[in-house]
Amino acid sequence: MSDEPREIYFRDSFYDDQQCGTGFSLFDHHVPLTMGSASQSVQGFDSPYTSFTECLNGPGDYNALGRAFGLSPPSSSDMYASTEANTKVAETPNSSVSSSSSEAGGDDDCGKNKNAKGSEDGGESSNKRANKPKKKGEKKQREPRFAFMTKSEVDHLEDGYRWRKYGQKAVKNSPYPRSYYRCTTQKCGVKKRVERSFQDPTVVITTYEGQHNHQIPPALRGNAAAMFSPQMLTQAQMSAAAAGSGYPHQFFGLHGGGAVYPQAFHQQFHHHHHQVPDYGLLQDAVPSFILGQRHP
DNA sequence: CGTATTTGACCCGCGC
DNA sequence: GCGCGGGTCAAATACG
Repeated sequence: MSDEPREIYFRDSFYDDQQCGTGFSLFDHHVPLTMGSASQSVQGFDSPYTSFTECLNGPGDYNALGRAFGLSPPSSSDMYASTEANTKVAETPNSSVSSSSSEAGGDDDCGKNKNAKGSEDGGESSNKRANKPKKKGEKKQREPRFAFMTKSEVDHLEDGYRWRKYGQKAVKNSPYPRSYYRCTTQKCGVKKRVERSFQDPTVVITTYEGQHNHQIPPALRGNAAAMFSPQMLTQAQMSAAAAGSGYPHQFFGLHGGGAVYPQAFHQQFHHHHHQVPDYGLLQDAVPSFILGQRHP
């Protein structure tokens, strides 16, 4: 099971002023190791992500994140952070998770409302979701997103939460499909996308959208791989978390430009290669994302 | 039998 | 205006 370490690349995100995600161009510098080329990152990934900071601290805190993440000098690191701290969208503010995440993720992505229920009646054979209760002018804002890459053989990483797959789509320029998951907890609209890098099949890219407004299901707590709290997300803690959880993962955060991956992480990481359930520290705050183990 | 996954259709925004 | 790419729904199916 844990013979082969997984590497996790961490990626920050930003808001895309566009809507459905198309504004790449931001990351050319990310992913150093396997992903390699800029062009690839541009196409392979999905869209810009909102700043993780947003997730953590609310709007306007990009710097904080940057501070938390990127201030370390690039070492050979495995973790890179890329922060484009720039775009903070103008109109969006949205609820930024921190405060009103009451419905985190309740909305859809590209402004597509889920009117879909139309088909229920069954009367219409032609129009399934024809009617669109869409509000004019109101653009749906997407939840803050946070993505990271993990070197793993399994696509869906165990993160302590329960997810239900609701879709799968082929990714352009990639032979691997992208899977869409939604948190099964009622009221929690957190979504997550999982796809494999077409450049390096061993790398899985997971993108979380929104924040959980509930705790990790007790039943799964024990299994949760590593839990990171947004509020605690600092390189140190991440390291601790990763190491502490005993999961052979490596994070690669992409942030403004610096690698922020302490060597310590490396060492600890390799050390606890096996099982060291000691993540209690982070357990409380559970968060919005976690990484999991390879296979139960 | 209840729940989760699969899968094709549909919707939406954007670029051309 | 049309086509493309991405995201979501829901009926059908698989699985426990």
